[in-house]
Formats: sequence, structure tokens, C-alpha cells
Amino acid sequence: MATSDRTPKAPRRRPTIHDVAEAAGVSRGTVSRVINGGHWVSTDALAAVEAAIRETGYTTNQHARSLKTGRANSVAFLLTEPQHLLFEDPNFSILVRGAAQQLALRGMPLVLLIAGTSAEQRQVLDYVGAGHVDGVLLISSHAGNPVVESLVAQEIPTIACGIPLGFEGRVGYVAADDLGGGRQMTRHLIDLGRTAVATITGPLDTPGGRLRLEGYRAELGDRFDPSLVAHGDYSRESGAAAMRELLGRRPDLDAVFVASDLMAAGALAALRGAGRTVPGDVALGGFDDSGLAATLDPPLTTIHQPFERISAEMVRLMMEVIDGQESAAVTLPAALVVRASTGGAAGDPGRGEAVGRRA
Amino acid sequence: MATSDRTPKAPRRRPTIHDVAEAAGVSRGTVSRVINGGHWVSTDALAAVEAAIRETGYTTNQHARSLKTGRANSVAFLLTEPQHLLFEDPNFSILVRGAAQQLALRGMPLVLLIAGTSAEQRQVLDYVGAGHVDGVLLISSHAGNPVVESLVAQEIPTIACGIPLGFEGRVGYVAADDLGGGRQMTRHLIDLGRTAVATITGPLDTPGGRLRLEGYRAELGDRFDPSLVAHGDYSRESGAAAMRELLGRRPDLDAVFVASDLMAAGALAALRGAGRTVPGDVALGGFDDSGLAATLDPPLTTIHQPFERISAEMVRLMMEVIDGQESAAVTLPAALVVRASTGGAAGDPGRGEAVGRRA
DNA sequence: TGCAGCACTGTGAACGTGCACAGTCGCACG
DNA sequence: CGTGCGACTGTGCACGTTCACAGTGCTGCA
Repeated sequence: MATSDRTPKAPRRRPTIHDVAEAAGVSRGTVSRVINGGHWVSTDALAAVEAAIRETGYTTNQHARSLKTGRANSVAFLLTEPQHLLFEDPNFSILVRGAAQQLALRGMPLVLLIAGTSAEQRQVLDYVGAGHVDGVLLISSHAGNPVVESLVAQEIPTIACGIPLGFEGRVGYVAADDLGGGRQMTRHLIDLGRTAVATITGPLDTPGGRLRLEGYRAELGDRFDPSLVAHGDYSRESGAAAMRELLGRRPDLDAVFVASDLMAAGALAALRGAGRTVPGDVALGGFDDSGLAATLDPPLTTIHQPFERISAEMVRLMMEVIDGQESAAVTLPAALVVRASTGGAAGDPGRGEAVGRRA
Repeated sequence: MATSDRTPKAPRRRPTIHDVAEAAGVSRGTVSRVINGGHWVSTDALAAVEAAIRETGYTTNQHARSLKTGRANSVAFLLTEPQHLLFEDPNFSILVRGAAQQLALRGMPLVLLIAGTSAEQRQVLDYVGAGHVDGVLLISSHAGNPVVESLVAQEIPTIACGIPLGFEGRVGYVAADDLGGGRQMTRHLIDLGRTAVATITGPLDTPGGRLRLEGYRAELGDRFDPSLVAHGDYSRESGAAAMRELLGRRPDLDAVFVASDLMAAGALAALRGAGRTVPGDVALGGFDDSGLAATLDPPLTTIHQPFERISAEMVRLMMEVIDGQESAAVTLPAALVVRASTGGAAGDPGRGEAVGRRA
């Protein structure tokens, strides 16, 4: 492809710190000092070394450095869920982007590792265990995730997004206040005057599935009724199916708190299919405040998760753990965002417009 | 968080190949041989070493290995486009997933690097230049991408997805046959009896923007008319805007070849907004065969890109380049998929159903 | 018996870096 | 003038691995 105008089998070894030292007329130690901050180096030597570095095109060999320091100088973002799910989630993009930016501030690249199948999981664990990254940012997932188990066993610095069920106290995490969010939404629906407030939960082995339901339950207190609870798996279709199930069981329901926006979209379609109006007949609340929520018709009342703050906190905690501190847990507030899908009291026609926020 | 029941400042050094050798009663060399294939090792020694590895919980130190071998044993998938664009593209997920699977077959993890901002690009180039990965799989993008320039200058094994404009011959690539696809779609629209076949292109500094237009132009020959060409940027909105522009300029148009499904979705909405029926008044063709195409109403005739094959070929070429071979270029065929959006001859009402494939 | 060849094993030298340590030099202080 | 100190510099070792090489027995054949 390129004309070989140089000696055929000369591998052209890349320049080492040695070559730079020679070119600058100093010793390796001085070059090393220049590279790592430049303290205790005379201005002459500094200039000479910097010139030599430019001249030789020297790049520090990360492998040698890592071997010596034991630091990889990069952090992984690990996906253990089936990938298609996460890539479709716009919140996930925000999370990755935010984490990448925060790490960039500290001069570290983000390494995204995908481990959907168990074979991939083994490989990724080897990769991480080999010290290729200093820590793992983890999208928390179903309880009893074997990957989390291994990370804990290998004592890899790990920070989860969402409470890592079964590993509380052993893995640091940053989570939105799922329980509080569930309470807020339920309270909101009750305050509208709705009397039969149902819920569609996420999988109960996920923190979002469990805690949002717990908030709903806590807020209803004595009025809690199991016949108003159905379960989904966060997919749009499961939201529609759960909604049909609820309508069959409790045709009198007049409000639904759905544990994710995507499921709420499915539930909305199912309600339409059953001839119910939203918010007229049924008030509908979601969770996530994903991009989807505002584009639905009517726009969806939902709980906002502060993903930008979550990613920033995850990186901050990660740095602390890498520096040897105990891992901590941070819970960030989730905020109710009222839109038209709960736009009126029970029996109101609901004009499909956004209304102000209510306590 | 955990009770510190062990000696406070004992760093508990992780086991090395030395420790394993000692535990197994053999030498480092034998352990090394066991790890790397196990050839020329007696069954006794093999068993002893394997037991010792399990017992000590030994993991090979990649940094030390890489320092010696010069191989990182991982490959990067590099995004230089604004991230939000790619994450929304379902084809991108297929591409990443396919590449990860193919690499997993070879025992390598996929490292996804995100470099949207120029600061991130510098960091990523340092990371790659430091030898942290053996090669880079690149989503080709706009011509004159500085990242590609640097990769070429540093002689990093690189395989692009799509023709890397301006680097043909210097960077290996795998691409779908954009030109041929453009021709096929244009031919299809002509064969329907349409007489004013317009096109909405992608950005002309991308291979998809340039070559699909070229195919359109080549197929029309003398009948090519610049007033039937409008440009978009692959976004849905730009497709709608370009469609409105075309309708304003050429209200007589009766077919449009749009260079991406997402833009076609925008164009479809614009056509509806202008009171045109599809395919009755205007036959509409897209490009990509993304998940979106089949869910539109009417389902979209489009050109299928074989992304699974593309990712597999990219990995195959990458391995060749890493092994020292010259980088090659592969172009894979793109296939016309006929659906209802071109479901009839000019003037036909078009019943919104899929029809058989036509040559 | 000697010797080649095979199957296996141990040893030493790198790979490129950071760090502890020792050494040099100039200068101020007593 | 000797001493101590601070600023700067060079040197040797270690990090954990792979690889080339040099062994060591053992077997079969002349």
C-alpha cells in the first residue's frame, strides 16, 4: 500500500525514555521527572527534555508504566444487561456521556465493556481482573448478578448506578431516590382525587422495580390493594400487557403509576385500545423523564432522574475508592414533572396541555 | 464498610507467576507454558500448575505480558461522531454487538471509546498511541477527520466502516455498496413508471452522502436534473425540511430516494403535511433497512445494509492487519427491500401493503 | 557402549518505566 | 574554612511476564 522506502525488516522500535534521555543529554531519571510533573528539574534540562520528546516523537509506554505503578489510568463502564435494551434507552446515552466527560476532566478515557452473554462476562472479568482498568462503573441490574459477585470477590473498585440488590454495603452506588419518587407520583395521583390508583412495576429483582413499588405502597398505606398491582419488565410491550391485565381485573381504575416511561407508552396504547381517555378517564404517570415522555400524546407526567448528576457522582466516588477510601453510597433526589397525562382531577375531560407542578 | 479483620497495612500482593510456580513445585517457564497453550508440558506438571493456579487465584498481569509481547490483546471501537447521533441509530447497536461477538471468538474484549469533543479526541489518541489497544475499528465519518489523520500517522492498525473519504488506500475499510444501492433504488423507482424521481442526500462529505447520490445520478443519466436534488444531514428534521424544499421547487415530483431511513421518516411526515399520499402520489425509498423502516406507515422500501457481515469483515481485516498484512478493502452488496411505500405504479392508490420484490 | 533425538524443564535476559537512594554542586552560615 | 542544606541529577533495582537457550533424563539404534 505504501512504498517501502526504508529498510525492509527494520521494525522501527518506538522511542523509549532512554532515547529521549540520550537526545537531551540527561539521564532517564530526569526525563521521568519531566514527564511526571517536572518538579526538581532545572529550566535548562526541562527545555532540553521537552525538545527531545518532540524530536523523537516519544510516547510513554503505558504498559511499562502500569506494570510499575499498578494503575491502568482508565475506568470501565460495564454493561451486563442485554445490550439492545440499554442502547435504546436515551438515558443511558446521557449516563455514558456524562461519565466520559467527568473522566476526561481527570485525564482518563472511558472504556465501555459489553458483556451480554456469559462467555463475554467471563472475558470481561478476566480483562478487568488483569488490571486493565482501575475500576468499574456498573449499570446495576437484576439481583444476584454473577458479575457483581466476581467484582466484589476480586475487590475491584466498583460503583453501581442504582442500588445493587444483594450487595448493599459491599459495593458503592449512586441512585436516584426511587422510593421517594414512587411516593411523590402516588401522592400526586391521589391529590388529583383519583380513588383507584393502580401501578405497573418493573421486575421485582431490580431496585427500580422493587423500590418504586415500595414507595407506592407506603404512600397508599391502608388503601393498598394487591389487585391494583401488575408487573412488567420495562419493555413497551410488557407495559401494554400489564395495562390490559389491570383493566380486566379492575375496570374501575382511574389512575396508574407506571415504573418506566417506556412501559407507560405501552400502557397508554392499551388504554386507548380499551377506549379510555388520558387523563380524562385514567391519569397516567411514568418514571425516568426520558426523551420519550414529552413526545407522547398527551405528554407524560413522570419522575425526573438527574442522570447528569448521577454520572458525575459515580465518577467522584470511583476516584475516592481508587484512592483507597471506603466506598460510599449516594442517593439523589428525584423530582416530579407534571405534564398533561395527569392534567386534571378525576372526571375532568383533560385538555392535553401541561399543567403546573403540584405538591 | 467492611470490618478490617486483617493486618492493617498488608497490601496483600496479588499472586504472580512466581507464586504459582512455587506452589506447583515447578519453574516460571513451565507455568508460562501451561498458560500459553500447555504444549511441551508433562501431564503431571500440567495438573500441578492448574491446581496451583486455582489455589492461588492467579490472574495473568496483562501489563507485564503486554510490555513483553507488545500486544494489548484488545481492539477499540472508536466513535468520533457526536455521540447522540450514533446511539440513536439501531444499526450502530448491531454493528457494535457484531464486532464484540466476533472479537469474543478470538478472546478479545471490545473497548468502546467515545471521542466527541476535540479534547476527548486528544485523550483517546494518546490512549490508543500508548498501545492500550492493538487496533481501531472506526465508524467512518466526515472527510478530513483529524482523528483518522493521527491514526494513519501513528500507523495504528485501523479498519473503517464505510469508505474513509480522503484516506482511500491508506486505511482499510468495509463498506456496503452505496453506489450500487443508490442505483438499485433509483432503477426501482423508474421501473415503477415514475417520471420525476427526486433525491434527498446525506452530507456530501460522507461516503453515504456522496456515493448514494452518485448512484442515483448514474442511473438517471441524461434525465438527471439538479432541481430534483436536496440535501440533509441524516437527521429526521433535515429530511422533512429537504422534502418541503423539493415540494416547493418541484411540485410535480412523484418519487423520492432518501439516503437514510430516518430522513425518509421526516420526508414522509412532510409529504403527509403537504397532502400527498404515499405511495399513491409519491413513491418513497429509504436506505439502511433500519428497524424504523418496517414500522413506518406505510412500511418503507429501502436498501438493506448487511451490518452483521460488515462487523464480521471488519474484525477479520483487523486481525490480518495486526498480523502484519497490508490492509485491504471490502465492499459488500446492498440489497433492495421492497415494501409498501413504493407499492405501485404512478397514479396507483397504493394499498399500504408490502408487495413482492421487483428487479 | 556411545550417541543422537525427543520430551520436558529451568534459567537468565530482556521489555520500559518509576522510585529510592546516593551523589554532585553551589551557597550561606558560623 | 569546614559544615550543612537545598536544588538538581544519575544509577540500580524491581515490577511480572515471555522467550531463547541450555540443560536433563530417557529411549532407541548402530
